[in-house]
Amino acid sequence: MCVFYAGKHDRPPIVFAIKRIEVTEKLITPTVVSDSYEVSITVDCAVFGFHEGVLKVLLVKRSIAPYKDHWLLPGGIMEKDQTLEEAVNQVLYHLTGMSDIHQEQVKIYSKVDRHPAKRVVTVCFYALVKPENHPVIAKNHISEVAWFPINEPLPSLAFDHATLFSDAHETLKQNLKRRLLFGELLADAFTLKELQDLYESILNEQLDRRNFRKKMMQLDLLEATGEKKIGVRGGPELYRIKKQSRS
Amino acid sequence: MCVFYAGKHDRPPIVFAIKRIEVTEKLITPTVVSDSYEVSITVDCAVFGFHEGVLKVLLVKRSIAPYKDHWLLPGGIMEKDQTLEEAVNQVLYHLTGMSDIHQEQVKIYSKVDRHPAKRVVTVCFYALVKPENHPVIAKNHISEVAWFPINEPLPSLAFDHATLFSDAHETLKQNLKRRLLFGELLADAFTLKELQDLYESILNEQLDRRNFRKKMMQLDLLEATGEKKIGVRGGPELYRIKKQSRS
DNA sequence: GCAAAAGTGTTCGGGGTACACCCATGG
DNA sequence: CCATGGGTGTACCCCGAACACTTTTGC
Repeated sequence: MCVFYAGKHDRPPIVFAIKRIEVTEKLITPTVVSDSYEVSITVDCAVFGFHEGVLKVLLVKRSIAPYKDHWLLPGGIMEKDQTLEEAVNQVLYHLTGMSDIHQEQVKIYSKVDRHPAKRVVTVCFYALVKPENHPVIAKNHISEVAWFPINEPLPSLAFDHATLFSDAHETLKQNLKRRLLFGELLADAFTLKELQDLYESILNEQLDRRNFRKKMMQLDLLEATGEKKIGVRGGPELYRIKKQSRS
Repeated sequence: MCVFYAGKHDRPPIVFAIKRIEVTEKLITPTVVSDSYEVSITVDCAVFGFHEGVLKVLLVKRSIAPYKDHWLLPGGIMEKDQTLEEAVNQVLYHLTGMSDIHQEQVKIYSKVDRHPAKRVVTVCFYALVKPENHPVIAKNHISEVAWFPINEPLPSLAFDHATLFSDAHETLKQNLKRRLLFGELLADAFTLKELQDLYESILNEQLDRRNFRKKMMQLDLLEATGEKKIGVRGGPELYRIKKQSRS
């Protein structure tokens, strides 16, 4: 039997009946004692970029065992005095030379045998980079860096990174449908066509041009720059994201 | 300058131009070395229960400093050879005596100064328990356990648990709207009214009875048991969740 | 028998989808 | 001048919201 506490919290809760079950020493309370178990935490990041109308993901190739010469998502270890977000920023900075990149948590992976050598818990993020930022190659343990179109088969990825990538892409799709605008993948000024191509790449489906324009306009997050994109037929208007709408 | 890789992956990626930026030793590649930084990971869990038509959350009161006599979400430390989900299961088992409780990841919190004594990274979950399961009190570092209605002000919570709770509730709401059925908070057989009360508690808004019934029926996840709930006027039909629909 | 709750159908509006023509620009 | 792409409006359909009366049962 137990008594439920139904009143306001300024009255003390009603006494709670006790049903006896063995309780181990270390559980229930998040009291942290000095000898508590510790693990390394890594961050892995699916970096999406948009180039030539195609959504791509940035992969790196390992030059050491295990999984030598396998592709995988770039990642790094969370350091002392650093949050996970700061760790991701550091990884992104060293890959792209850019800071202030939009990033989102995807999920955390804690299977005991994820890494063959040592227990590692990994937090997956995704990040969106603008195409004008040029990625650089990293020097240690990485032999290559390349962009891969996501709507074509990717190479097989090391560890469980295929799952991580798939989850990251799914999270990106869901966030896009919940009406987050993703100007972060485009230059500051862009045409509606470019934005639509981006949406189609992320969602991997075709959208109607007029309906897309209508929807974007009634979201009221874009404003015309007054300039037109030159060098392209039809003379499309360039838009930018309204300042107060930036995420 | 960089070359984008546009082809199929059975051809090797095009050579990647290098832009030189200083790269620290430990980043980019998730290679784990033996001296890499390690940290304790805790799981905290917002345990939701549904009782007398009201959605409640299970809180525990700390009996030790810091935050002595403050309420907080139950939690525990992830142990060696244990996943985060197993750690949550262990916490839930010791709180409620039940296993196989539905749980979902909410978010991970890694601010460096979250815990005043020691760096701790925490993963927040939520769990849904059936009302017929009786929670028990835990013995060490906990003086009380009680259910609190979530649509009334909660006591102030220790650490950053107010944020954790708020995020967990928001995630639960979102998951409910994405059409997950939450029979886990109800007995095996329940009336539509009870299910609607549950929805209203979670979403904290009133729903139209007829529209709710219509929506549930066309989701085609429920089946009538053929029995009626006795002791209540109107003689409502009892429903159960179809077997193949269980999450 | 009467109060309380269960059960049932229709209407309306908004948003999403499908669809065709004219206009502007580059080559 | 012509080919390519940009820009616009309308009809239909589905889903969700609003809404009232009859039937069943407990007391």
